[in-house]
Amino acid sequence: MPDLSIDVVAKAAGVHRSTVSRAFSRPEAVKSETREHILKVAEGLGYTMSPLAQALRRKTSNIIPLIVPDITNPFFAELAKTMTQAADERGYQLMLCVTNGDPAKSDGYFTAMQAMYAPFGIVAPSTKVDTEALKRFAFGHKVVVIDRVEGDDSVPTVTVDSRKGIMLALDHLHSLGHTSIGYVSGIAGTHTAQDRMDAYLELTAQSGSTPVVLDSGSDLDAGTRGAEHFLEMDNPPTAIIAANDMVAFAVISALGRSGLRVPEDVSVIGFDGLALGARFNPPLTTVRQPIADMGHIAIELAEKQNVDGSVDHIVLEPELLVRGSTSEPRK
Amino acid sequence: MPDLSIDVVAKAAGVHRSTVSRAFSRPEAVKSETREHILKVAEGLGYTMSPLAQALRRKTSNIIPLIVPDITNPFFAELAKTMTQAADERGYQLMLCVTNGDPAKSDGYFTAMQAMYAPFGIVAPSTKVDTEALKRFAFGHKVVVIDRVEGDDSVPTVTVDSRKGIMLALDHLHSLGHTSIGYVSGIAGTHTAQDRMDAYLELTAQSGSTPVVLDSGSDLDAGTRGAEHFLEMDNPPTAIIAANDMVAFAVISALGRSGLRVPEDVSVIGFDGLALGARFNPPLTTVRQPIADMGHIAIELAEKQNVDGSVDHIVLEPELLVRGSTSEPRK
DNA sequence: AGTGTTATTGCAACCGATCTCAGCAACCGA
DNA sequence: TCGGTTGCTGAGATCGGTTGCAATAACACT
Repeated sequence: MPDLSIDVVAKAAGVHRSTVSRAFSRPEAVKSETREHILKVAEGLGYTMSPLAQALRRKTSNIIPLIVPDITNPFFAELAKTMTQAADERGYQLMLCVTNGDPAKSDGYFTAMQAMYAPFGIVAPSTKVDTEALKRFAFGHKVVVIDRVEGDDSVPTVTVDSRKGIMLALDHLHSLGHTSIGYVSGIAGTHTAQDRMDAYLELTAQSGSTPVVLDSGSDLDAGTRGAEHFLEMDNPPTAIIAANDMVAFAVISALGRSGLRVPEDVSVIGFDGLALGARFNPPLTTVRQPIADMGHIAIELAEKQNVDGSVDHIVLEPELLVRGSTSEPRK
Repeated sequence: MPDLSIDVVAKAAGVHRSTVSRAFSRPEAVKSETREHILKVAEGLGYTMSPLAQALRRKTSNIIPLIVPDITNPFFAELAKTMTQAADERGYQLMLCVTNGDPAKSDGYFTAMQAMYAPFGIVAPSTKVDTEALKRFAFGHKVVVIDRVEGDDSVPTVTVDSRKGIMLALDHLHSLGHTSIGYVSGIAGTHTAQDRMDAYLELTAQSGSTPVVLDSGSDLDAGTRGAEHFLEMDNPPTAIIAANDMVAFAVISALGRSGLRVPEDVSVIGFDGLALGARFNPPLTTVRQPIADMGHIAIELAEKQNVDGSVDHIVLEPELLVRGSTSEPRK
């Protein structure tokens, strides 16, 4: 197929390059008949504009990076899924960047995206975000973070209300009759993870019970260790809150290997609301984060910041999702 | 920060644009002292070349698309993960494209990637690949498919030996003492899915038993339906082979909801070897696909085709991963 | 010394768009 | 009828590189 450039379309339509350009990217600046003619000709030739050339000249592209630590983690996968959709609803191309938790790689992606003239980026961190580091990059001021950040209001964020979520979990368990409720912390070392734990500690204390933190690690084995710890206790809690669904899976799996059944022997509740949870054994009761909303909102925030410079911090409401991993305490 | 272009570096180093260009992209064409000097100056300025401008002129970029139907499916997530790594080991930028099974979107990605001058692409399909459709695109001849294709040897492929995998599963189950073994088919409508089923049918018949296909759908609910079907049987099999891990999860979950336990009441074996399986309840016995290898090989095949035009079809060996979801048949 | 390589570097066109500026025609009011 | 707008289109520079070709210098050989 012959190389299709704006010039061949221009020639075919009998107008100048610049008119073709305008016909596409600034329709109101071209007489409507001319424009329609051009569009028809272009259509006939099967022409589309080169995003590269466009980006080069305009110094802004339509590709936006989503930086996640681990796509293998279903939370990020679901986030990526909804964000892809949200992005191309608005004409963006989402570029998924997986750091594997390596900050150096993260930096690399940033510079790459800068070079690609990405208009902004979305970061789902695995650690507490260093806003200073963010700002070393040209579009540091054009990043929205899917987590809370500390001491710096200049970067937009989206989160769910951790405290509210933990409260939902606690209330659910209480209403089932549980009074001793343990906690296993999450995978990521984010503010969000911290907040959930803090909320657990605080709310438990408030209700007059003693908090039982079974594990406070932030790696993939937190669940397994939490379960081990649980098994060693003389007087273990009757229910466990896991800081996120993946950890809940691990907890249930480890418990299961030791012959304990959920929810008959222990109740376990997660936090995330992964679709996967519905197909777990047993189906996981959990606190749902509105992941789809987070994706859309992240993009909206970025766009909003781009136009009026406003920096928002959106906190979404979690929701209880009762499935099969919680029940009344044994006996 | 001042706009960094090749010209400012050139000026700073006291040489011509073209020399700077060569210093970076064709080092042997520049006297080594000159080159070192230029590199030093560039370094000092914090200069990096614009991939956009490069791609535009060279008509080839370093971004390569990986097209998957659903990133939420851990198989594709793991594939994406290893491919990201494989890609940037070789200096490529992986661009993850999620189609949600929509062929139109898939087409869109192709044209976009073409416009970005991607040197080749990788497709992990969710249906039998239509090689004709692939070829409508400029780099249709530069695509490697992670599945078998039919009647067209002109596109490189990577797969694992389905028959061998099913054999592994069957042998494992036989050696445990199972004689009646059911099958629930997979999520995707790929050749691979078909091959697994065919292998099951054939090998079961060969061993003198009657195949029991519990469900042959290719959607997410195959597992659930398979389990229902199982529960309705008068004389159900003592073990179930699931066409992939996700289905196995669903089967076990559905069985569990009806009070059946795995592996005590039924053995279930999956196919994929997802990391997630190790944290399932019970940990899933499965046939492992060497996903990491597949990623690397896919890229190698593409590169190889790019240089010498060769088209290979690699078939990898699966491997049995015995965990906790299989045991001797009850009684 | 004269001539034929070979190694380096500069020149300038080019990739495919965008965008400012200028030109031109039609239209308006006085 | 004439200066002033307004609407539309063409020219040409520009974005940040690459690359074929020409120019120059250095070196080898007869």
